[in-house]
Amino acid sequence: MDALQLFFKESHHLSQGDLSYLVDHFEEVSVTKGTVLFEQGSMVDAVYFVGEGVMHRYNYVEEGEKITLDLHEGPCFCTNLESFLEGKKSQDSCVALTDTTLYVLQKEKYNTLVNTNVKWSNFAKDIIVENLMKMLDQLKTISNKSIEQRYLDLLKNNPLIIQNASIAVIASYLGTSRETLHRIRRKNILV
Amino acid sequence: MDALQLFFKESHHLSQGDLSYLVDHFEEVSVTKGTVLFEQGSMVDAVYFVGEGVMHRYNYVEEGEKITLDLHEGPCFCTNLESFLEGKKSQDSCVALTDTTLYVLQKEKYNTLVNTNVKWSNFAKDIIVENLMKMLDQLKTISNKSIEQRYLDLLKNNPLIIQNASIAVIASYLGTSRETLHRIRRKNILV
DNA sequence: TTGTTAGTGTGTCATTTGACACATTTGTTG
DNA sequence: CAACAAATGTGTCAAATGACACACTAACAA
Repeated sequence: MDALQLFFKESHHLSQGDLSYLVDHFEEVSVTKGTVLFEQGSMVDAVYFVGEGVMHRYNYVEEGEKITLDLHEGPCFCTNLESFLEGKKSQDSCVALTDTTLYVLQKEKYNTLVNTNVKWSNFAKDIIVENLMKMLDQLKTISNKSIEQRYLDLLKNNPLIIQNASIAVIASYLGTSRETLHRIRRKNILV
Repeated sequence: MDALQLFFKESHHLSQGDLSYLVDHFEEVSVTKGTVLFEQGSMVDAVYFVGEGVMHRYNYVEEGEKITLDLHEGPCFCTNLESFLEGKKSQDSCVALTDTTLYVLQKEKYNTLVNTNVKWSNFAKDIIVENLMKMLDQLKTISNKSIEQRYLDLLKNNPLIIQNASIAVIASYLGTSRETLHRIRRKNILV
């Protein structure tokens, strides 16, 4: 539970008692590369905290064609909020691109947590707002930055993603073709 | 306060008493086209509910160049959450593209509202989550759909935006140039 | 080891796009 | 109304991109 405790300790101000209480609601699970966390069309009844590793969120549009929606590099939360919070079927799938340790918060445990005490309800709200801010940032990045700049940012900030996701997946994540991403890489090897 | 009451009535289950109590925290303001709601670099200390009209969120990058971040067509909420919730300086500006009626919730009123009662705290959370879902959807749309398809969607679903935003603004919103959007329009006039 | 497969590197070419220049239209103001 | 400014329509052209084809490499299984 170290990675999880560390994350909460650094990002939120919790007493040791609160921290232990919170972490007790999570279950530690080791998964291997290729493990499916959830699948398009089914319910997502847990929130996953990714310790050190990369998760791949994608969406099938037509036969065979996958579109990458997101690449999560731990430490971070990963779930489908639409499904988890609102009980809808997930519109995308999530697969581990690396062996990694997950800390899983099942929906029942989440509910008892947020319903017993206003403190935890507000805590959940904070986590959700953090998520929202991250998404805002992502939206802004997509509008403002070129694909090349975004690739260079990944290279600098997300080594695990660069190492573990294929060029095709990264290209799809950046919204371009495999070939164009390759051109960008070739050009920047010299730099 | 009709538009505001109607919105809450249709989207949330509130008693008439709760509804009145909630709406009492808002202040009705009529603004004309061109009115600035908030500006890049300053604090946003209110949440705006847009009755019937269009708001333009944009960002200056370099001299003169504006990038459109969002176009809000009422009825909807409009604010900079990063600034409003976390007290940071706004990184973008917001201007009315139409004469319209706004329902303004000042931050002090918001705070008293969410602090007095868990009910309103959870209500605020719901509104924020709704916002988050909208953003998720936007992210997904940008990844999955072509600029042409997104323009046609606007044409179908957001007549006020089409009528009141210039081609340049809409092009910027869609992430393309004025000329390319023009080509798309020319092509689709025949359809 | 060999064979198979997935991933990656590379060239070609048609298409799309952005940038620029300028004409036309619309709207506003005196 | 006239004059001006702003927004929109249009053509040209260089650059970027996606699609396709195929070679090369690495990883893995038989």
